Amino acid sequence: MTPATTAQSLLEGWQRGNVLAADCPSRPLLAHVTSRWGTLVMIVLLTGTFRFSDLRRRIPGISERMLAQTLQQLEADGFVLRTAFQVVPPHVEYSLTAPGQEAAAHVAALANWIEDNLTRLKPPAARGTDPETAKA
Amino acid sequence: MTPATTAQSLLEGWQRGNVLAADCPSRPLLAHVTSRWGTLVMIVLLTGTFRFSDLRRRIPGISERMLAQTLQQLEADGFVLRTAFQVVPPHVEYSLTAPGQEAAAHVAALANWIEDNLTRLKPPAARGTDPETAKA
DNA sequence: GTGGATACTTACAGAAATGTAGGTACTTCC
DNA sequence: GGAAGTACCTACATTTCTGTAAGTATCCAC
Repeated sequence: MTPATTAQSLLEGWQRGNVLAADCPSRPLLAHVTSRWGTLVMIVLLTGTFRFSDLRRRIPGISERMLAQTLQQLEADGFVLRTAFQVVPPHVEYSLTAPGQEAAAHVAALANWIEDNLTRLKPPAARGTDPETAKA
Repeated sequence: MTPATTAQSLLEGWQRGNVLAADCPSRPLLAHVTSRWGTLVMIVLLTGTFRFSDLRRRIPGISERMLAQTLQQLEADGFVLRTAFQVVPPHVEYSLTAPGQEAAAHVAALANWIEDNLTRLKPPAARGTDPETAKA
């Protein structure tokens, strides 16, 4: 499937529900998966099942608040499966659902591609000179 | 390549530059491509070359300000090629660079997958009941 | 000469995302 | 008994994102 074909099927099925439409139901799902932390959570969960604090440790910089919120969104969307054991130091496990794994694979593929192609993109001189970052 | 393999190569090459690291240079690139408007711009550009106001019309809801900003980021990142003709009503064309097409293909694949799998994800009852949206 | 089109930019304001700090209830370890 | 670990939630503050409205310079059609 060429890039053009992919775009074609995306744009031709206009009535099916299109990302380009502002009120398309796929928008929030896409937003959650591509959000700052959503992406990283999906990528980590692709490698296995983890407890809350495991995830926190594996994703440097994430706060508990954001991790909890992100997991809840992804769970509500059907990407993530939350399994709580009724024991008393709480024990909860997070993993990907079947569709979650497929979605995460796409996310990881994109992230992977960017890492592998960093040098083809922003020339070395420009890298690290992010105007947004520079202002701050 | 299985999902696990993808994640593996992502997590094993820790030193190469990893998305999980907060200061990884790939982070801003990923952020631009997965941003609210970045995603849509990439998807539309996958279908051809367009002028500024063409893009504006094809992406419902985007403001001129956001389109300009998004295009500038994607251009600086090396995803988008901007061609300005020195004529006077200004004429500028936007298209994807070679790497931009590859990246856009990944983005479109993800968006496509979500649209195709909407029913497998959020159950119909839950769809349209986005807690975030509901509050507003 | 008035209105519309082109491709933007800038200032300002409001909305949304994110971080910080604290609290909960219970357990095990020293 | 005090500290640490588990999996969170809540209020508040800050940062970042996004939208609105206006302005720029030039051209063409009416």
